[in-house]
Amino acid sequence: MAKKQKTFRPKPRLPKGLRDIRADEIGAMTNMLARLREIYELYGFEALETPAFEYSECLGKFLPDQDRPNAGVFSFEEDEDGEWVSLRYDLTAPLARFVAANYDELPKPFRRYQTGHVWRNEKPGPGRFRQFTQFDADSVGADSVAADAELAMLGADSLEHLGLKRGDYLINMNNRKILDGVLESAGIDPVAEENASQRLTVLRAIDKLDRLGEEGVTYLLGEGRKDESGDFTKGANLAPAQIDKFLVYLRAGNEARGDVLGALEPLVSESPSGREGLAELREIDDLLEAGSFKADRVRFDPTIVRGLDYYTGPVMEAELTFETKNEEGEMVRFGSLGGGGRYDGLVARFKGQPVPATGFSIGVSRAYAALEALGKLEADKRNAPVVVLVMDQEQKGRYQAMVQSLRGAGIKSELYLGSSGMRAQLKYADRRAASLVVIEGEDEQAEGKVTIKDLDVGSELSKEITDNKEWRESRAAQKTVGADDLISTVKEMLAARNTDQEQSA
RNA sequence: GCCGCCUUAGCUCAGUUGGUUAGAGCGCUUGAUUGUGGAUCAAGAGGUCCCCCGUUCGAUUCGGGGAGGUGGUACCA
Repeated sequence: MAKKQKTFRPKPRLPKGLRDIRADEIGAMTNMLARLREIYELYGFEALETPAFEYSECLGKFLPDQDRPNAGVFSFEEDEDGEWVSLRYDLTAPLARFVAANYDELPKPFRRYQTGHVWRNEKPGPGRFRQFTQFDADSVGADSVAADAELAMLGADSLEHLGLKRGDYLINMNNRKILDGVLESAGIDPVAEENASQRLTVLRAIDKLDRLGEEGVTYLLGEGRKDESGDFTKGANLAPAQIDKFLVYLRAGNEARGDVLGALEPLVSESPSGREGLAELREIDDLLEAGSFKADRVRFDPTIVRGLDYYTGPVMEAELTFETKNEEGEMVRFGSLGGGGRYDGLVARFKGQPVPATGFSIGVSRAYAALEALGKLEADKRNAPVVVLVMDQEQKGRYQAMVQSLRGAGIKSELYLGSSGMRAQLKYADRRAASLVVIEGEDEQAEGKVTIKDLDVGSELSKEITDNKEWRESRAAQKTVGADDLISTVKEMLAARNTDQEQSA
């Protein structure tokens, strides 16, 4: 008995956390990137591109675990020389390398923007992928916090230029030095190696106020906390008096910037670094006021904690202020749309001398998801193609010539390239979301005419018709004109569609 | 990473108390309605019931392991 031959058929699947992106999203994404580019250039940043991967050692000491280059980042060893290279996990590390390599010839401060894919080898989640797009602006070589203030303004302007309304988003700022200050005044050394882990635990607890509330944070500052899944998170084991200090800090609020500064002052003023951080935020506040960026756009929020090994001064995070629901009606949290801060130590890795730098990054993929949820990404039908039907397969040349003349007139158009009948061709055009269909069958040809049908209008009309005969005979939403008028009629009908589109938009 | 839940047709999901031909709705393909995408009617295609190992005469169903997804948590440059 013959055995069934087993042919290996790979499943057409993607590695987890990766996805294909289709035309509508590419279109929307292209628009978003163009808008961001406008703002970044308006602010005077210059463009830069760097490669997708670099030597692992250049990307850095900020790998989570230096012994295993594959943790967190995608890395591979080059055959010929055994050197490790890694896909970039952000655009800042490559910038630091670029600046260090070209330091002497760059204008300082060096202000550049950059966009591209970055990759992270970690657990994907909803709206969180292993390949995604960032859009960054950074000032390298500027030690004044004016650079940080500028990035906050750029962040706010960028989000609005993408279509978010004022009030839909906030840029929340804090300062690493203030966090150090409050640690110090609670009796925790902000620098000493031996309590590094306790320090991290405390700061991470502060970061979680928005999710866990004061109660959860209190547990995390004390003995620890057990979550709903039964998992236990170790706490910082602080004394009650210390915990109280942090609770007061958390209540410093985030409404008016001046009030926040006022509330923080008594908490951190005993600490030199706290005083410094406060002074920096005060200066940033002045600059924001001077630029008319009020607290409805940029706030101070003492609970913002970011990149603890990384950021050295002001830090900021862009967040959405509203909640949305997914298809199943569940509440969705979008996390932050972007963030940044001052990283005075990054370039120093290469140079040995400190080079102050600060940056801001927008997570474009996540911003896209947010705009989509907000319904700000209605499909743009103005770009839909005209499809020329092939009514007689023997005369393809005639139809090709029509397509050619449409294209010559700058009209996006295509010849139906399949071999099916008219019905299937219209179905194809429908699914392509075509705008118009050009029909030249026997009848038209005999009279030297062409028929042009508007698919959107047709589908509107079909809703009111239940009788097939009527539907077919009404020849809904189409015009028959002299063949010479093809181009002008198509242009007219497209123009009519476009004004409809604009009115409804 | 840790804890829970899920995985059957392209999609959403039934179902098999372990038994021979595994179903529905929608979608898809083709056809009918003399050259019109909707509606209707007819026919058809499409499944290693996530994968591997085990128990069993027999596993899509039971057990173990794994993968993927999902929710929470941790981490997040």
